[in-house]
Amino acid sequence: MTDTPTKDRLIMTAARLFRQKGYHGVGVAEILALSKTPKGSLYHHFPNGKPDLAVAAADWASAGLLRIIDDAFGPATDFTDGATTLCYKLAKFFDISGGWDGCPVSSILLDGPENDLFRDKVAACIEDWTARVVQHGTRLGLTPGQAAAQAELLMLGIQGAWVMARARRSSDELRKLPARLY
Amino acid sequence: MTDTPTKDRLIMTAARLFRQKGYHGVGVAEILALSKTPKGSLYHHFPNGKPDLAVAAADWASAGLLRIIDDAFGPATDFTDGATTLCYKLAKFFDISGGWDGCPVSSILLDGPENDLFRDKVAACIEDWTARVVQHGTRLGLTPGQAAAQAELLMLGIQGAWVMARARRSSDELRKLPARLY
DNA sequence: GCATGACTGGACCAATCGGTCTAGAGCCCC
DNA sequence: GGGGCTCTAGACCGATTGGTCCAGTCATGC
Repeated sequence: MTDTPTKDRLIMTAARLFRQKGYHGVGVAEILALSKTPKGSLYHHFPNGKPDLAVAAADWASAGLLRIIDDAFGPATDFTDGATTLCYKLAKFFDISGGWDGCPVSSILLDGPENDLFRDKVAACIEDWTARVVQHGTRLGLTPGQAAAQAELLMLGIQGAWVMARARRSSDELRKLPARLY
Repeated sequence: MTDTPTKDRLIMTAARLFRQKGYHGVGVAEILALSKTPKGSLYHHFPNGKPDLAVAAADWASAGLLRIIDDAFGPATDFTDGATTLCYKLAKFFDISGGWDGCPVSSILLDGPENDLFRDKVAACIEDWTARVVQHGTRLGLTPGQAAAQAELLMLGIQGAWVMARARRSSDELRKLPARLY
């Protein structure tokens, strides 16, 4: 991480901290200290400061989640198989990030300022994920209607299970999701 | 509200604001201004200040949710009927609180300080709700095993739908939940 | 070698944060 | 009517907040 470009280092550190404590729970100073970055660099790369950085962090995290979706559904034999793998991968992701951190996007953006930019972005990210799952669904033989319904249910279930996992501090909530849904 | 006792006024105002912007997103000054309460009163009723008030607000909100659960399942003819009514009631609750605010407990406590008291309390509240739903389930003819599974699924679904409702800024996410689950 | 850009380093700022403290208002009981 | 309590009212505090600003560093082009 020490040789990571400054901008990326800021984004990754910010994403981690925001997921742990929410947008308002993290001070700029803390991000700077943890990423060993001086203040000047932050406001060079993100002229609008904290909000800019938060959006960038959410974007980066959202892209990561899209990759996880692809990894889970890529080798899947049917939709349920892919969905199950996805839940297990997310459970592992939850564990390695400390067994507490929230869903990147909802943690960063739902807790953010009362700003339309933030609120629109949450919706956009969720739409991206859903669309990707729909895509995999149709590829795996579902009709467009079935795929849409299944994708909605899965995204909803994951968000719910993620909240439960935080509350109970156990990634098993995510692992148990497929059994509950299917 | 003007004739409400000071302590209750503080709790209700705090609950509303915390649901909107999360624990760290709300300053003590804002709660005081909106509830027209001087600082001294806050630290008289809640010697530990903001954290104390947040826990009291979460408790109060949690009790309110228990009442909503009872209202929904009380006159229900079977479990699915009760669950559907509950979702509709929550959708209305979501709308009248401005179409943005989160689930009281997860908004207040999941975003709170990295404090075991806060984290344990989220879990306790969710356990309370689940237990109450289980109780209604068995009363409506489900076996204990069925009731537990159905209650878990319903709580998970509600949390998920609530996140989706915030992201899409539409209470319909909550209303559509029963159709998705059953 | 020198000029020009991107980037770093950190001093500095006003505003806000949560919290403390004390003076006194209002009420009840003796 | 006075002693003692709960509660209100708000001035005040040090710490931290996000943000600005500029001098200095460095690599790259000429």
